[in-house]
Amino acid sequence: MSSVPDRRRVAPPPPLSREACAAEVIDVVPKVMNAMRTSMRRSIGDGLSVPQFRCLGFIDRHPGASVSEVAAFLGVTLATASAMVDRLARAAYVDAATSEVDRRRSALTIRPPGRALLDRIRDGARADMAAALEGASPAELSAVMDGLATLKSRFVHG
Amino acid sequence: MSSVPDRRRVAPPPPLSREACAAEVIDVVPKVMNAMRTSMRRSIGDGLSVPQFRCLGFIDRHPGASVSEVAAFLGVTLATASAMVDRLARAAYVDAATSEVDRRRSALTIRPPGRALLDRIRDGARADMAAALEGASPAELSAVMDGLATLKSRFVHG
DNA sequence: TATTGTTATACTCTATAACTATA
DNA sequence: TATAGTTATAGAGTATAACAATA
Repeated sequence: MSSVPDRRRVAPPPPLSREACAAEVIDVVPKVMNAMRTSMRRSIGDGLSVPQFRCLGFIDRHPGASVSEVAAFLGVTLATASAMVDRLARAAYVDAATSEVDRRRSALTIRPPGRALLDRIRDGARADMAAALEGASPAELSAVMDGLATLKSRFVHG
Repeated sequence: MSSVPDRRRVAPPPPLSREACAAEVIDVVPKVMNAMRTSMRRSIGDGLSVPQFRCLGFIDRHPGASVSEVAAFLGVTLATASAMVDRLARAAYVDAATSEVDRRRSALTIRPPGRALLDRIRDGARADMAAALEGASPAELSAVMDGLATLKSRFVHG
């Protein structure tokens, strides 16, 4: 080993490896998740858990969805999604009808109390998250949006 | 042409409100969290849950920490942290001694099997997250780092 | 009295495995 | 046989409330 790189002249290009980026994701994401969970839990009375919130939102955006589709969206097993849908149904937030065309499938739809709660929680959580971003510069907001867009492209579907 | 803005020439400045940014956080963060959880769960055999991983990492970085400090770091109640520490102690990953100077407090330290597991999970999770970033451009990696830095400054401590 | 921590209780989330009903 | 979903079981995460030990 004879060739020592000259560190005085060539500034080492920031490596910014995928590993470093991954470590940052692992560090920061759970903390933001905590803030979201707390917000949704205390939002005006009972609230929803984060998975319930996502589940209800999906059914709202996809009326007639099946339990399998919910499970795929949430990234959980069919059994987990089934239990979650059952809770939401028993709470009268969701209607779980049997599909006409395929009697094995459920046709899930949101019910008025579900939509009302969803709106309430969504607004509350958004407001809380927005409050956490109070005073952020436009550049910082852009940075967050750009970073999230990349993460989304990497972690959604694939 | 005095009062109608010319939309062909002037691109409307992107509003990029805090609310829009908050909505994106709410949309994307749980999905990334799912990927992390799955990774840590299947990482070589048993694995750790995300909270356990964070708990163990904190104790590793703060030898002698108390249960209260763990709870504050995790953002959970004292009861929750107590149960988690108890599980890690029973699994021989953590030593929970009584503080000499204040016998109410615990002095938590990581044990060799805990550190070994921590390293294994950390490397596995990092590798999985890094794999998800496979093919990302330097600009994309920068965007993720910048976005996370802003989120961190907003959601950690405050 | 105030602080640190544990225990009791009750949820939800989550997985795997075994099962039913429908196609 | 294959697919959609449920049920059974088990363990972790989480909170609140009540309690014990120490300062």
